[in-house]
Amino acid sequence: MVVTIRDVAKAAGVSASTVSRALSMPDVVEAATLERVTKVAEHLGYRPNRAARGLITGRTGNFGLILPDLANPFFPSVVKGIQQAAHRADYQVFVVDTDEDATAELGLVRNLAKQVDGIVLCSPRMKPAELRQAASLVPVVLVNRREGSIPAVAVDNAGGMRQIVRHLADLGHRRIGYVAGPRSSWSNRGRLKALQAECRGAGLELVALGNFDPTFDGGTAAAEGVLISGVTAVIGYNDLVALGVIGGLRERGVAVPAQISVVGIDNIAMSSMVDPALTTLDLPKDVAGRAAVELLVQLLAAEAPPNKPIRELPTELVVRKSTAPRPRRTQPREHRRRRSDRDEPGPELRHAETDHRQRPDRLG
Amino acid sequence: MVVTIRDVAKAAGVSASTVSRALSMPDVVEAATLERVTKVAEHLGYRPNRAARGLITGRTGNFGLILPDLANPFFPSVVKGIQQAAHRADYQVFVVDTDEDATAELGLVRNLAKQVDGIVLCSPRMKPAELRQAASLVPVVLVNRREGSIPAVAVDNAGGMRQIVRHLADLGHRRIGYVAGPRSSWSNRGRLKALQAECRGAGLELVALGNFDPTFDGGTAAAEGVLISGVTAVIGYNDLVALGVIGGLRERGVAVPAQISVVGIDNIAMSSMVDPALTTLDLPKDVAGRAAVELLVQLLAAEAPPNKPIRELPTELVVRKSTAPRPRRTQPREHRRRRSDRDEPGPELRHAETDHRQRPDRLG
DNA sequence: ACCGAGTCTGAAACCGTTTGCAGGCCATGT
DNA sequence: ACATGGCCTGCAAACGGTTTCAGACTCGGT
Repeated sequence: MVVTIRDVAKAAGVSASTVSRALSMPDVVEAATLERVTKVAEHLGYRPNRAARGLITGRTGNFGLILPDLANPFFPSVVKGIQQAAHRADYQVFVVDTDEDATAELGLVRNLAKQVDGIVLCSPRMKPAELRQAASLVPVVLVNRREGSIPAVAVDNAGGMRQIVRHLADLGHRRIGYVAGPRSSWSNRGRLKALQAECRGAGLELVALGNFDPTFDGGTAAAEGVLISGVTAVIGYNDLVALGVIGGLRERGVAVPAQISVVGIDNIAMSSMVDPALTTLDLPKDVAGRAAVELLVQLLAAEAPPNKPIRELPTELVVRKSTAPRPRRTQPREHRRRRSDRDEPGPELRHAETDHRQRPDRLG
Repeated sequence: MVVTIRDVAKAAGVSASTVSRALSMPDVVEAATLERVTKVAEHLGYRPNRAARGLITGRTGNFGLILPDLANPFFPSVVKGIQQAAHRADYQVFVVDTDEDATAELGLVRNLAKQVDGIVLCSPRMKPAELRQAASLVPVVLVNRREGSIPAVAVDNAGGMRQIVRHLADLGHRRIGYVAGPRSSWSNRGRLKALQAECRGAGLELVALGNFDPTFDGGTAAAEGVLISGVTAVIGYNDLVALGVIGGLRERGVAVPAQISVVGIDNIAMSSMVDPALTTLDLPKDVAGRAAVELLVQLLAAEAPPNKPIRELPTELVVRKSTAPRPRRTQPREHRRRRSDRDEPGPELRHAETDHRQRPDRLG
């Protein structure tokens, strides 16, 4: 039925060991034998059984990829990057979508651990202790997250937030909002912190709104709060919520960017397709994916772990149509900035009480 | 290091075979032994090595999933459906994104064949002969495609197209366009054919435009042709091109749906987020994914293949804001229907020459 | 002619699991 | 008391590769 190494051996008149060597250590067999064996193997269409090989070598040739939600348009790009690099290194990749269920993720890691040589873990919500436990089970590379010395590829949040704040400051905005994502999300915390720092540095006032689901509907739900807060520009936790904010503002008759500027983070494909096209921070999604598996293969190849198992990727602001100079004319009455705000001391942070929780809404 | 069946056996004071039987054929071992073994196995955290098991049973416990482009928002939903059903049946799934390279797909099937028990194949472009060859290598279920007696789950194109043209006919449209997708796409051919039939039946005139890439940019590129063709409603090959058409029309100052109605196919998440929200044909994407793996496990369980290995899924038109009654007022001069057209006999088909080919544009 | 080193190859053990077969044990029927 | 048969269980052989080890052979140096 299926052709095994022994079939090839028989057909080539050699032993199975020789076939094995010919295929995986070509320089150790005689040239003539090598030629004959490879030819026969080719002709018979022989493909080594990876499971059998894995049994003895202890390597499966598989990677695992765990991510919270494939329907979030951020992820397909990183999956593609991962696949690309994995196939180049002759690995197959198991992908498992956890449906945002962070509590199940450790179990999934455990399940996968035996079947893979390493795992790329995108888990914004898993607890640090679980992360460490996962990493002790099997080689792990974190994406968009850092935890101790676990290898990771993350994005330069500070740099990205700086670009956004500079852009908005250049447009004359003095008081800006941040529609926060899930409280438990590592990226959300990082972005908020970086924004606070940058705004302080640039003399801008930051209003944090939320937390909201990292979805379009989350953004829609945030629109009211954005209006109330009296900001002239708002940053979404990601593109989806930024787009949701735009949608919510539109429903309320507020023009973007004429009255309020909106900027996103991620640069998902959709952002360039909508009207107005979204100004957003481009994260190198596919590069992150590639970098993650490259780290993983390095880890597996080296006996000692690389000295710097953390890669930080640069971001780039792409300016489109959803940001504009701060409106000079007075805004509609009910949205006008209140005088009392103006009198509060210096650049500072306020936190709106809105904590609009809603059940995660699958996007599709 | 890692706990094997022998470790469990030793700890439980039985042989490896007994452990194996206790775990996979519980009714054949004595109750007391069963209890002891399972307890020990649990305590030691034993997990059978699936590769080793697969070596002897011939089953890997893995499925493969081959699809053309994860960045196409149609696919993540079917992937999620597939995963759900696969995990329920205790399968892991390898997913491989072919980057729209139909020529490489057969090779990928060959690669995967040994490592999986079956493959879910989403390949709109693969040639029928290759499809058959793939199916001869390994159990295969086709998604959104049919070929001979290869098991498949597809969508009821005819029914779907009927719903769309009924909707448009009800709105008073008499002459509608279809922005065709890739010529080599099976779905595209099916949709075109179904549309032709339905239009003939309903006394509508159909203008086929294209072919275009199945992307937003493809749709944008089609907008000019849509205008020239003088239709009052247009159907996109999928949501992405429909949205692109809307974008292209907007650039040209044409209002949707006031001047031209647009309908998509797929009902991707984005369609409900844009303005105007897209009227579109909902395809049960996750259901299709689930159905595909259910078919696959049936196929593997049964010694004889099921008598009806083809499932056809119903669609549902979701009416949003991109369709409206045919405008009563005369359209701008250059877009007005020409008199000569009107005199041609009966409902009929015309094919615009536009064949705007462009390199596939990754969406992310 | 002999020895040693070096090169290539084959036999066999091994990876972790399942499974056919046979044997031990007990209860039952004669 | 002995044969019969049904439960359980263990031994050992697979599954398809890789790798250790030792042997065969070649070749150059003495």
